[in-house]
Amino acid sequence: MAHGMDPHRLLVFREIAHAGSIAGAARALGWTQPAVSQHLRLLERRAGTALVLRRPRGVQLTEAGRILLDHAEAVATRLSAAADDLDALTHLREGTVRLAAFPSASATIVPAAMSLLGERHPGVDVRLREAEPPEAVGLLAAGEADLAVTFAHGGREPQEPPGREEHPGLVRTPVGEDPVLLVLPRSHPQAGPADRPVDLRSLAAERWIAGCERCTASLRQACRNAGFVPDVRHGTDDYVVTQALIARGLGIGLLPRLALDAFTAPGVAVRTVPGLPPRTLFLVHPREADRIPAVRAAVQALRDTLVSAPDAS
Amino acid sequence: MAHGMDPHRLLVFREIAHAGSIAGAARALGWTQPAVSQHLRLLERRAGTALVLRRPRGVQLTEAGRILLDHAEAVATRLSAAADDLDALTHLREGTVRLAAFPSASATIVPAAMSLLGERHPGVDVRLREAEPPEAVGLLAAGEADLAVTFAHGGREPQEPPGREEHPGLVRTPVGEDPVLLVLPRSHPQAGPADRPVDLRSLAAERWIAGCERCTASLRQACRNAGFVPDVRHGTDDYVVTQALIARGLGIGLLPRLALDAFTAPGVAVRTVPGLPPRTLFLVHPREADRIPAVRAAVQALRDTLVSAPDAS
DNA sequence: GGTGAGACCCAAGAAATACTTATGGCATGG
DNA sequence: CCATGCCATAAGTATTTCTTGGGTCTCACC
Repeated sequence: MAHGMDPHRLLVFREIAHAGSIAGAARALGWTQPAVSQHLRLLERRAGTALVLRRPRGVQLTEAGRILLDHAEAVATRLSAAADDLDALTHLREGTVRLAAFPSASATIVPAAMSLLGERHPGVDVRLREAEPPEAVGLLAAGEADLAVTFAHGGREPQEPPGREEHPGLVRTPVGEDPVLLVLPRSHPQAGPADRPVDLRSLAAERWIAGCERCTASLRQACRNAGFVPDVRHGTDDYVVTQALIARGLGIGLLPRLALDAFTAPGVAVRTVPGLPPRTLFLVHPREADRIPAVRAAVQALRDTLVSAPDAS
Repeated sequence: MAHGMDPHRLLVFREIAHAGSIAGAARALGWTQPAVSQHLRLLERRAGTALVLRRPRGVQLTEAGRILLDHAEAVATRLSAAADDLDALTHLREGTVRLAAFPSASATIVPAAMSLLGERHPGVDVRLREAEPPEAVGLLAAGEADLAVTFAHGGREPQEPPGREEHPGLVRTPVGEDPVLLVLPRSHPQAGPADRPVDLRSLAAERWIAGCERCTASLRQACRNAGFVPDVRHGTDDYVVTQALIARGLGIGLLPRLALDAFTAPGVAVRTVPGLPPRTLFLVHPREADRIPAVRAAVQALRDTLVSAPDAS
């Protein structure tokens, strides 16, 4: 009862109606005449009524045929529209990418990449949602984002046994490194010439301002390697807040270059620290998402932006 | 490009979207899982983009998938509507019959049959068009009528060689006979008792009023058989006009019983004439029109009306 | 932490459908 | 009156479609 109508036959019937004859429809389809004739016969048998009257010069639609043709046209229109829509998506005339990125990337490389993508494919729409890496991965897992820009400190997750992904089905590819820099008050005694590296061991007695959970872990690890335990006094994810505290002499801290590219407070000095491992930048997306043209294009734009950026390794 | 989208696959995709998984769609369709999987694979290959993301618990639609689902729903709705419409036509809840009939039938048996059909199938709509037999057949041949009620004088066409139909593709089935009666002025000397037949030979000296071309031919033939040539003074197709002339004594004439059933003028007398051949009533329709349920029902209603009518042979 | 269940894929064979070839009827038109 | 065009049927072939029988991966449950 419900959609027992064979849509393929319906389209063949439409050809018959357009051509005005069975033989004409066969020519239009590149088939032989009996092929079309059989389709019509089966369609009429299922319909329970004649759809056409066989006339000497071709066929003439019955009332049932006229009604069926109406539906056939609607179906053909929809199929055509579906093909057009898919074509627009695959050729990037349309498409939406829901992108999740952490704040310092959202303020630097992401806008640059979005701009690049917009030049290449004006129809593709990127919707950015700011999220720290764990939340971003959660959005991907929940299907609420298509692509995420994340980072991790150290070349590899320290606590994760390799082979066991935190979220299965997601692929994470490194796309660059973001050096971690020392941020001091401008008046700090160690704030010598800008191009002079600072030894971490000389900062064992400082008060520290820590960032997010994983950044703090990275800081503690670096200090352990340098032979001391940092005196962490304040904690904030926000690199503007961090620098405000530092500028007032309330401590010193480590910030990645992306954060400093986004914003550097006038009252702070930035120095390199030899041996301090950079954080790695990743693109994360569901395993099959690179089969989505818009996502693939967004990935490419992000990679191209990172390659041309000075901080890419 | 245009409707390269396989509608069958589109419906399978719709099942996947509804079930939320490929295996679920397979269960809903009564298929195995790989069957559905292959449909999806081919659909995605043609689309050029992923339509779903394979997740552990099933699949999730991509943007392209959501758009395609929208079209799939529209197609499914149309197919269902098409099936419903055809079902209504085959079960005579709907339908239209364009009926052509000559005037005296249109005034008698046709309204009765339409009434009967209306009782049996209230949804079926009959559109009557009054037409003399030759015109009615022309309407059928032109596809402007579905069914015609016609008549012919004599058991067979006198001038037609048998086997050569006047309009190929039309079938003509006799459904009854309509006696031809003598109509006289009430004051006419031959207007004796109503049940007394009148011999045609006694009317050789009368003035005659003839009807249509074929009716006139029939009159001349009958008179020839009776041994005289009628003195035809007036001619009209209209049985009301004919009777008005007769009532005023301007002549006498022959009229079929259906015409007199429709209307008998007060000033005329009606008598039987032995040996006068009746006219035959026919139903005519395109050869395959009996495969149209509404036409078949209309034919049946007309036959049933004629069987129950007193003048049916 | 194995282990079973559920969801997916691939490859190859079986079943069903779709199309072609071959032939004949019927109506039209030079 | 024969040639042409349109349609139907029947049987054979070919292609599509579905199943069978492998395998991987993740999750949930002992």
